[in-house]
Amino acid sequence: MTGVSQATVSLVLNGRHDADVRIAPGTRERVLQAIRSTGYVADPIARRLAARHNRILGVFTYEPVFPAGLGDFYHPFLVGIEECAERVGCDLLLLTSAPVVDGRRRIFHPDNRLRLADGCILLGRSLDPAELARLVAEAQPFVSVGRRDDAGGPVPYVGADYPAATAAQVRAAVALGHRRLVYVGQGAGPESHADRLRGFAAAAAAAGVDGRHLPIAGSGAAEVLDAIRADRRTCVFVEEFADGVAIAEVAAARGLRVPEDLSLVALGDPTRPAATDIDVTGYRIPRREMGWQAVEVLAGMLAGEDGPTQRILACEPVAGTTLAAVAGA
Amino acid sequence: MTGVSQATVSLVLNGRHDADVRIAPGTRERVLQAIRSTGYVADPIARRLAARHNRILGVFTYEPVFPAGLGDFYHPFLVGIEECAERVGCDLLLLTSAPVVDGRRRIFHPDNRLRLADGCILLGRSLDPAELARLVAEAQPFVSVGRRDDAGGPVPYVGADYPAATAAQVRAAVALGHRRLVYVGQGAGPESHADRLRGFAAAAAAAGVDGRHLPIAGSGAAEVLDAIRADRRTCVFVEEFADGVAIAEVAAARGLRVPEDLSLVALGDPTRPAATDIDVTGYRIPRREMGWQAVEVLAGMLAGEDGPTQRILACEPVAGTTLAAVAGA
DNA sequence: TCGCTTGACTAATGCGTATTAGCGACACCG
DNA sequence: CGGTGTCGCTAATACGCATTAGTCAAGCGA
Repeated sequence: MTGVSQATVSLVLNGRHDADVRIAPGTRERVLQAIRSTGYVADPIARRLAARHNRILGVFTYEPVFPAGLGDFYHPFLVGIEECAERVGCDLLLLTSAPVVDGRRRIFHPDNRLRLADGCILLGRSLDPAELARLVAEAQPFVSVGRRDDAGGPVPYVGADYPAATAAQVRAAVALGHRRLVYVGQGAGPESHADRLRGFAAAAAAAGVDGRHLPIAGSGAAEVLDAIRADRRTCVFVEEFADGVAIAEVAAARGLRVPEDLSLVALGDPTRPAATDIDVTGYRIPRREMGWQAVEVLAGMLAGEDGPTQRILACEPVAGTTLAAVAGA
Repeated sequence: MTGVSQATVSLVLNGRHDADVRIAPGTRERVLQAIRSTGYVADPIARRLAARHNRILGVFTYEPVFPAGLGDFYHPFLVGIEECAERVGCDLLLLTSAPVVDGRRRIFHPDNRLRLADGCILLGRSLDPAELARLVAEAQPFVSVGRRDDAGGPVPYVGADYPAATAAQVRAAVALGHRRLVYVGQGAGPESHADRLRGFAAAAAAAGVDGRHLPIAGSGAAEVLDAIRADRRTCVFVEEFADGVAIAEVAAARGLRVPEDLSLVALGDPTRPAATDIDVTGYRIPRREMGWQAVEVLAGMLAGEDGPTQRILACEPVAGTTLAAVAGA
């Protein structure tokens, strides 16, 4: 149309004004005019092929991104991720096509599409260590939302400070006279669980009180409550919000008052839907902020900046109404 | 590694078994072995450049996809979209990088990235007709979630049957003795609003009752209630759930009982957060199903199938407790 | 022995862009 | 008037794959 070469169009299109790229103002204007009148836009695909990046960030989750049953646990993460992606001018690619093997999605499979994106955000309670190791080994740019143990190398992440947040709750309970505490939950498996238990145990030890761990694999709330009462525990720290609610309900059914007869602390937000009117004491995971910062870290990595790639964010305490001075105090 | 050409690898990789493409079983196996051991995956970008498609579906919304303030109105759509995308083996590209001009995102702008995807799902109460027209004109494959008026040609969509659902509510009210109805809301602007009003007006006319339209631009719930009462309307149909709740609250404050003194019907789910204990009568928009089917239609279009590209889904009535027989009956 | 066929591949090309070396024209300087 | 820059632009190439025409060798019939 304008009689110039494709190269010139490319230069004009990208607004190149470098010292070694000179376009006569008149020519530039003619090209821009042609672009405007035709509504031409460069093919992003070809662009990516040539430029080696495309301002797309992948989002991989082992579970569906928009969970029907999972409550809305992931939603706040995504809000943060989207906000930051918008800010840094990137689009988000939800890797929904990853095939499900053995009940979970796989990152690596014959038709792996991770590389569609410049980098990738990993979301999920537990990430497969083998896949994580491979990502690290292949030097794929990625950031995990949630702390991860090393996997053949340090894993970039933005995590929540479960140990500190849990420890703070333990100290609060101790300050209220509790001496026999119990941690109800796995305390293992996902890093977030182990972190909670670690914070619990450390704080209990530091305060010189009795902190026991009660794994609850397969047991119902009633049995758990039995064990707690038999052991004369006065304050329960539940790894999982919903378990706490279930215990509180069983307790209520037995005529036990919370927190007068039994204190309850939830170590984080519900990951399973838990309908309740109880204002449970505990802390809030800074999910939105984690999502936001994960994108920030990833964007930094992609920009070639080399700063720290691991961040730990503080959790916000929730006063609630389920922690009170111990009965006998 | 295997001493074969790039072309052969490509053929093996794509599992081509056509009549005019023959690979010796031994060779095929060697290549597959090499692919497996190196973990090689084809670059999706290059693939797209060559093959002209990439199994990516774009999702464009004028508002942020993960709304913080918007309640979770869009969430169910996305659940459906994701589920179907997973099923058809496509990834989802959230077009978050679209720049905001005049308070809303733009589809078309100098760095348009729509074409990154094979096709695109459009989400949002109202889509800019000009942009819609351009999409149609350029023959971009896309499907709108929500019915759209023609824009220089028919617009592919999966919409909700607001006219029928609204009409059914009107008939229910008439059956309960209501003769003076009122439609509170814009009744214009987005197609979904116009559809509701149309269904309302048609059903009222068909039943031979008095159905008035009360636009509420800028007026508060109190003024609206004043107008309704002054006009001796017995049943209010609100376009917007939240408005209905607000009206009910003002009514309660004045000692009016719902539904004894005033019946209330909400024409769809809340698009603005509306905290209430009231079980409002009305209907539910099949949001998840709409999202699902939109992807289904889009996938069909991309596959070259030519079936109908416009679908209307029924809304599910919600009995609720705010519609009762008219007072004087 | 010479086509002819068939099987098994490869060379070459295109996709649409970004990038860079370099070329012709012109001005300026000594 | 030759040499040296500077401007403004283009030719050529790379990016990594899919596709297709075509090549080469082996087998086979006459």
